Amino acid sequence: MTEPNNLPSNRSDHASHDESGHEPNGKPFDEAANYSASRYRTPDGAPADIVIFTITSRERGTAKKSLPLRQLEVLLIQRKAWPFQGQWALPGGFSKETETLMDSALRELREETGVADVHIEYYGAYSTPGRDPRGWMISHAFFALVHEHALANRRAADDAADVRLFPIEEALEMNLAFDHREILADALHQIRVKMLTTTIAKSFLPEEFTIGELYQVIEAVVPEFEERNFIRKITSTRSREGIIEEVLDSKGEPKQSNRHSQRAAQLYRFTEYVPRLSIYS
Amino acid sequence: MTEPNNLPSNRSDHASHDESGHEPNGKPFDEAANYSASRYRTPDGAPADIVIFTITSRERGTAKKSLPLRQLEVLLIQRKAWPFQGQWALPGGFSKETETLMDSALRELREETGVADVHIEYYGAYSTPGRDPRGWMISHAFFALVHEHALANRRAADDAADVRLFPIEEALEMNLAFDHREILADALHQIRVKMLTTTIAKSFLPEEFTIGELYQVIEAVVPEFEERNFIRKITSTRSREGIIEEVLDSKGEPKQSNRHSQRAAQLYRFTEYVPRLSIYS
DNA sequence: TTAATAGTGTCTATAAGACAGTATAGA
DNA sequence: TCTATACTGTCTTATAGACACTATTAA
Repeated sequence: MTEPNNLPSNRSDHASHDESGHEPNGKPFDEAANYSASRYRTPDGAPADIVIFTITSRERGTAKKSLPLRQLEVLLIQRKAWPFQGQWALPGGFSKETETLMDSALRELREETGVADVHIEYYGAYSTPGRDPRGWMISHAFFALVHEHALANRRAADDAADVRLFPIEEALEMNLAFDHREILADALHQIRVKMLTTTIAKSFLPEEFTIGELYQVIEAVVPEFEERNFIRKITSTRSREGIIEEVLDSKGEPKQSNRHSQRAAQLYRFTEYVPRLSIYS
Repeated sequence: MTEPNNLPSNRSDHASHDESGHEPNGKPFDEAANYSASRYRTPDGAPADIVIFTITSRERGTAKKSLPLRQLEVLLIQRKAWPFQGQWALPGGFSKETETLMDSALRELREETGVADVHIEYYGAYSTPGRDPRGWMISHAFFALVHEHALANRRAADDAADVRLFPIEEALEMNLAFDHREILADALHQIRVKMLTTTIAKSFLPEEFTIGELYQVIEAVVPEFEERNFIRKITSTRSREGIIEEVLDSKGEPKQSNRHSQRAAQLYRFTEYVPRLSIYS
């Protein structure tokens, strides 16, 4: 809550967005011509940074079929230019006057991964003075959830040294450019909360998935998650009824998969329903 | 997801925050001197707008003691100057280079209400091109939760016509300046979700409160809230244990209040504990 | 004595939590 | 036949949800 206020170039406290009732000299502006934003110091850009999460699967080399190891990873790029040249950073880019921040985030995501139709969400602004050596930059943070295979194509096409996936714990220990470590930590906190309170798990799963796969995805994002009777809770408690539903085949029979096990498992899909949570009920 | 890209003044797709791996001519910038943000169009300001919520209490004029009527209200200011002169708007102001967005929101809140120590939270950025006639303005939205008495002092001191509280439904039907109607609607959605999933109710309550008061505050924000056995759920279920606790007097006896009723009610206070919610457990 | 709020008793249905047991089928 | 996953049975305790009932006390 510090409030340094000693630079000559700053806009006064009162000549603001809301001049009404505060204009010190009592002289209202009557028309657009009288308004000049350029009298004041203005930002030097509006960057959008994206934390692109994915969950990678690695088959365990056991004799029998088994569940893959799943790991939460984040896409980082290695900077070629000043500032922070050579350091790893979140992908990002400057927003344009003619687009919304979401537009610019989507553009950046497409450039970085080639995908467009993914879960992407705005979650914060970073404005600490001096955070960017290039000037006054308020950065807008997004996170995106992308399927592993969507990134696999792209990684092969890129210069390998410049764009890479890192396990989340590893990324958090790196010396990232700007305040990207903080932005990344906040993104992780966001998806951990949302993984448990919304149905974003579907962004990491195929359309049709088994209960075991769903459980693994939750675990990959929230390591402390443990629910012994998971299958029963998610499939047969009234309060959660309708979050997921059984998939049936063309004959109306329950559709199953044995991709991870000898015994075939029922396939499910998410519905549109998202339950409302409350600490009071 | 439109992406207009035909203005000459725009920064190119690739000369970005993350130039690495994308610089078309392959020529890296080596030092700060080579970098010039002013080559590109930059924002004309970074305003912060604050949705200041309060809950007003009005005594019902019954013969016996009774619960007050509580209503969720929002503070609006009437603009004196272009643009949107004379229209009602959210209080707000331009952020300075030397402060964070939170600093500028707190400064604005203090100017508007005289209070500083309140719950205030960032919840979004508004960037639709053309949303502000003064130029390229990405607005940062905060909401604040303030006690009624904190605003009462201030309202008396202000020019009465310029600053006022409006019931939330009424405010949503007004022709507000800029895109403030959308910003307000989003704020309302935010506090409705947070009222049920966090302990922000405490921002509208005295330190020590009765179950009836808590219930009323929740109702004022979330009209559809109904919980017949509320007292039992909040005081004697294991999973919610520790959200609130009984207040004891100096002798260690339960402390009670009869401010709203003949029969005295037990006083409670919030603890630090906030339960973690999950759709899967 | 009554109105208005605060709280308890009690019943049924549902859910949580623990953990042992059965089911399946490819290697 | 073994192994890894996918379930189901069963028991105890906790919670949800409904609703009738008692408690308190200033007006």
